[in-house]
Amino acid sequence: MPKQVDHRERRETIARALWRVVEQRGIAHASVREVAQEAGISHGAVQHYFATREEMLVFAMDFASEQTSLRVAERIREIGSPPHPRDMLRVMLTEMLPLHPDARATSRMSAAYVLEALHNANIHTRTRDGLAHGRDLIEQIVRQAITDDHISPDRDPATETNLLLALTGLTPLIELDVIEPQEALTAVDQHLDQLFTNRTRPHPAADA
Amino acid sequence: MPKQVDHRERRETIARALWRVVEQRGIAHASVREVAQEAGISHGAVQHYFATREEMLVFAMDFASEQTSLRVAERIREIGSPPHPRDMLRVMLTEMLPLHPDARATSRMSAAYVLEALHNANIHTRTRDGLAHGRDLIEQIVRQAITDDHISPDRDPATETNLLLALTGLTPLIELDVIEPQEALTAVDQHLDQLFTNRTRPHPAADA
DNA sequence: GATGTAATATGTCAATCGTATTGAAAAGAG
DNA sequence: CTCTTTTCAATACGATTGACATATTACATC
Repeated sequence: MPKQVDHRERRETIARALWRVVEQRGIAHASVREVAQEAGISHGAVQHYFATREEMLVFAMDFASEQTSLRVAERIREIGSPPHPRDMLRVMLTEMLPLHPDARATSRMSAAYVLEALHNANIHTRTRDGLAHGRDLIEQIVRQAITDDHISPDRDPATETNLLLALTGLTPLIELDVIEPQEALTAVDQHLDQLFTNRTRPHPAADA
Repeated sequence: MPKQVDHRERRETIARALWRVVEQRGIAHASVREVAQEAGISHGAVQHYFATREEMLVFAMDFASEQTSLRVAERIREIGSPPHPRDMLRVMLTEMLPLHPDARATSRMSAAYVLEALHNANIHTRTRDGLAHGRDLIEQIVRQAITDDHISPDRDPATETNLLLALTGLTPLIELDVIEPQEALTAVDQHLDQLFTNRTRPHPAADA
């Protein structure tokens, strides 16, 4: 057997190079050659690990989702146990918004991928399933929070879940410098305050 | 003088062809040649009206914003006078979301443009200014609604404006068939209900 | 109806793209 | 050492791109 290389590791290295190209120059510049140059290897080497450009993009996106989940899991772990549902949702949202370098890289990757999904059946299915899965996770948290009396039972879990995911709509405002990152956080907290305000207690109060 | 053509009209025809290409095949396929083919003219003709591809894209995007504003103005006019601020905001949001063909075309054009703005200083400035202007309009409505006692004075106008704009974050959920258009409308109405519920009257009540 | 110019079509060019092909290092197995 | 297979660099090829140049068509004006 010849020199053995960790394929997964190489693919992740290339994927991160692709992230950087997408973040700095846009997905239009994410060609096999330019990603290879960013990664410091020949484009023949990239082809060795990804048969086609689409396969490279798909891996880079899956890797981005995975890394985002890991960041969320890590930050929830930091909170300590048991995490309050409000804090879990806040972590999820702040990791999906481009509020720090890692999150911005995966956020831009995600945005480019959603656009791609609109015209590519394969990518559409993958993106849809991933998004639907993330949505289910959030709805589970919302439902449990209602059961645990953190959220008013008058709220519709499905609608509130959709509104929480809608907060990613702050992304363009942040990216285009229309609002400051701090304003985005304020908006997220304001929405969570509203959601976790029980109708029987109109004024924000401690939940725990 | 030879044959005279309405330049503005020709440019709008080309812009609409570009919208269709962007909607059906993505902005990556919005080349001068393909847009020309979609418009049923030669690529030389397109270059007669747009010196560069970027000029074509810029015009198509400005035209999309303009048409969206016109749709909003038309639908507000249909409501009758004076329009309730809640209705005005609802119209704005429903025309920004991809809930019908015209809105979907301009929405996809807008999404592609935002991505482009992240790596093109010229487009960044234009997009930022347009978005900031739209945001100002909404904040004006919110502030007036607070003055007119339609929205609780406890609400922060800037934050509430950001949250309203964030509702465009429903777009990916709609486009990727994660939620139905009806669910998006329900979410918008739910958010508006919350916003227009005066704290002194915890239960939803008629405002007019 | 001759003429000049706007409108439109067609052609060319260098650059870049994705992908296929080829071959040379490299290194464990015999 | 020799063989075999992985790694990866180099190159070729056909297609497409934006931009520019050229050619043709059509019409308003004199």
